[in-house]
Order: sequence, then C-alpha cells, then structure tokens
Amino acid sequence: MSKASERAYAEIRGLILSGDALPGSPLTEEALADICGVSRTPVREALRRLEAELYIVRSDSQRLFVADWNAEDLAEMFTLRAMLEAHAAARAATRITPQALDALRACNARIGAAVAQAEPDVATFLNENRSFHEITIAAADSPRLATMLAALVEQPVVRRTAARYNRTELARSAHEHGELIQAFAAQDAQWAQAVMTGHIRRAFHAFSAAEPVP
Amino acid sequence: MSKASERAYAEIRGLILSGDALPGSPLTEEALADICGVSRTPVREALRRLEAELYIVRSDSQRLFVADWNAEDLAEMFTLRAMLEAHAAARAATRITPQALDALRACNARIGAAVAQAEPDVATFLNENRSFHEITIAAADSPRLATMLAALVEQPVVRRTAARYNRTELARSAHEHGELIQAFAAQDAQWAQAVMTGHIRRAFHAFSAAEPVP
DNA sequence: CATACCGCTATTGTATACAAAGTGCGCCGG
DNA sequence: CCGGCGCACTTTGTATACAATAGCGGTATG
Repeated sequence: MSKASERAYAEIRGLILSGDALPGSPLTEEALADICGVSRTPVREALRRLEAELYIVRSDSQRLFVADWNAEDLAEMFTLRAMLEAHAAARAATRITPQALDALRACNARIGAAVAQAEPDVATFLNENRSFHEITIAAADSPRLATMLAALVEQPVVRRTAARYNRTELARSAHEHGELIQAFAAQDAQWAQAVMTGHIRRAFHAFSAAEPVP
Repeated sequence: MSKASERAYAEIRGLILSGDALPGSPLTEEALADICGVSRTPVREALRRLEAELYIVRSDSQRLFVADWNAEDLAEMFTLRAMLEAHAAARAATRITPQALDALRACNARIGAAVAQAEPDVATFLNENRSFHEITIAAADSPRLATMLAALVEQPVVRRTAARYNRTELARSAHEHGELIQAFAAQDAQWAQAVMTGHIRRAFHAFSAAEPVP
C-alpha cells in the first residue's frame, strides 16, 4: 500500500484501537479524510481493509461504524490465532533455514536480557517478541497463513497482555520461545505446534485476567 | 460491495479462475476497467480484494500479476480450510438453532435425491452443497471465521472435486453431511469437528487425484 | 395525535483529471 | 560491440467533481 493509503490505515486503526473512536460510533469517509489530511480515495481503501479485518462494520446500507469487540470476539481471535500460528510453527519446523533459526536465537537472547533486569524492559520485550513471531511466520512460507495471521495479531492486545505479565511470566514466555527454537532445531513439527499452542493459550489467559477494557 | 465494484470483482475473478488470464500474466487497471465496462475506481477496489485473497500478487513495485497456485498452495488451502471449517463445525454444534438444523436436513435431502438418480445431478449437488456449508459456517456465528473461509472456499475447486466424484463418492459425501447433522443434533462439538475434518480431507484427496490443471 | 408522504441533506459510489513514479527503450560514449 | 544514461511512455496513486441513494425531518391529513 502506498503512502497516503497507508497513513490513513494506520491513523484510523489507531483511532479505533486507542479508543478515541468508540465502538458503535459512525465513521464518515469525509471526516476521516479531513483527520488524515488526505482525500477520500485513499481513506476508502483503508476502510476496505479495516472492514476485512473486522475493525469496522457496514450497517444495513453501507454506512460504517466502529466494530464492537466483546470478550467472546477476543476469545475467538485468540483461538484462531493459536490454531493458525501453531500450524505455522509446525510448517516452520521443517522449513526453517539455519539463518532464520539463528535470528530467532538472537531475538530470544535479547528478550532474555530485557527480562532479566531488575526492572524488565517491556518495550524491548514487545519489539523482540514481535520479531520472533514474524520470523516464525515467515519461516512457515505460506502467504495465506501470513495474511490471515496479520489480521489476528493486534499489537495493542499483545501489549496489554505483556503489561499484565510479571517478571516470572515474562521469563516463562522467553523460555517457551527457547523450547520452540529447540523444536525447530529438531525439525519436530508436532513439538513446535504444541509449544506454540500453549504459548498463545497462556497469553490468552493472561489477557483475560487483565482488567476489562480501560 | 456495490454494483460496479462487485461486477468488476466477479468479472476479474472469473477471468482468473477460468484460465483466460494465465498465471503470471500482468494485469493493468485500465485494461480491466475496459473489460468490465467501469472506471478504474471500482476496479481498484476489486483488485485490493483479490489481492487479499491471493488471486493476484503485486510485484516489486505495485504492478499486478495473476497469482500462480501450484499443487502445494492448493494443499495448503485445503489444510487451512479443513482446520477452520472443522473449527466452525465445532462451534456450530453448540450454537446451531433448530431452524438451521432443519435447513441442513432439507439441504441434504435434496443432495441425496440429486445423487440417487441414475445420472447424478451434479449441478444440484454443487448448489446444495454450497448452501450446506454456508449454513454451517453461519451457525458457527463468527464473522472472522466466515471472512477467512470465504477466501478459502473456491467454487471452481469444489466443482473440479465434485466432477471427479463418482456416484458412490457423491453418496458418501451426502452420508458425511448426514453424520454432521447427527453431531449437530447431539451438540457434540468434537464429533462435528472430526466429521468435517474428514469431509474436507477426503475432498482434498479426490481433488488431488484429478488430472493436473487442464 | 399518529402516520404517511414528500423533499432536503448527508453520505456513499463512480468517473475523470492530474500527479508521481517506475520501466523500458534508444541513443550516445567508451 | 557493450554498457550506462536519459527521456518518453506506461502504470499506478491521489484529488476532485458529479451522480445516486438512503436517511431524516417537517408537514399535512386522517
């Protein structure tokens, strides 16, 4: 996607995820165009994409509203993500290159360091965690899977999950990554799948334990 | 999606799936606009959607080409479809309404009739089969799942699969639907999931047994 | 007082014009 | 003859103008 479209997408997505645009509230193309400082054309493209990713919904006839994600929707997202990302891990186990494996090791080393500190460096954790999962998904070598997962992995959700983790849990997360690396090194698809499933399911429960939407 | 966009989408998708637009061949917005008899604007929307569904790919910089689905891609599609649609069946098992269940029964009765004939009515089979799966997915009550599956269930692929089925296999397909209905009636999610998995996996192997792309 | 009809307005859909960017071809120089 | 540079053309991206449509409110009538 090109500059203006991308900007509009990021901007509108930000409005929704930050809560500035409340669930159920109407969105008009022109108002968004003004906010983003671009014309309606790129806004429309951004909206199509956001609609496909279920950030927004179309009413009876074509009016747009911010989607309302309830607890059940979020649970379903985690379930789908666990299924698909575990499948990705299984694929990656037999396809990953030595280079990618090294990249994962480096990534997880940085996560370990960030977590080991007296005051864990959550920002680094989040960045490296994202890289870790991105490398894994890339190693699965399935554009379809990558596309689907992209619509399922919401960084604000991940952030809220990590914010809830204490140091022990952050360390456990890093440990799970380590086990995943072992599974990859052994090219054991089942193992990788199981570890990833647990990894995501645990994140789900940590997320659910967090206070409701702020 | 509205009239012109929808038309462009259907038209272009048709070009690709019919083989009129060969894999790897370039597509230009203007040429497609001419073919569809609309302007570039709705064509662009259609292309975005087709890109998201991986019918087309974007080159290094923004030029569009017909995607090239090889055997591995198709296998991955079936695998993902089996996973997701089985999950949908599991959800549907505990959520389906009596009305929807009746609709499935009626649907499958028509499939049974179409298959029982000396010369099976494949057209009816395909229509009712599609309805059957659509009702199931709707009963799962997960817009996300529905969106994802929509990009995975290609009717031309289904058609080729069914064309390969002989009467015994068509009947077996109907029988599997019947078992799914039983699982739904019993509200047994695991059973429903297992039956659906087998149903799709069997379709995959029937499809693979078919001659390579004509 | 309720309801139905009509017309205005707000919003989305489509077309077109223009801007930007990339590609390929031809020309020139080594 | 080969390689690099530059220009023209093709193609995509964005803005804007116009068309169609749906929603809303007012008014008039039963």
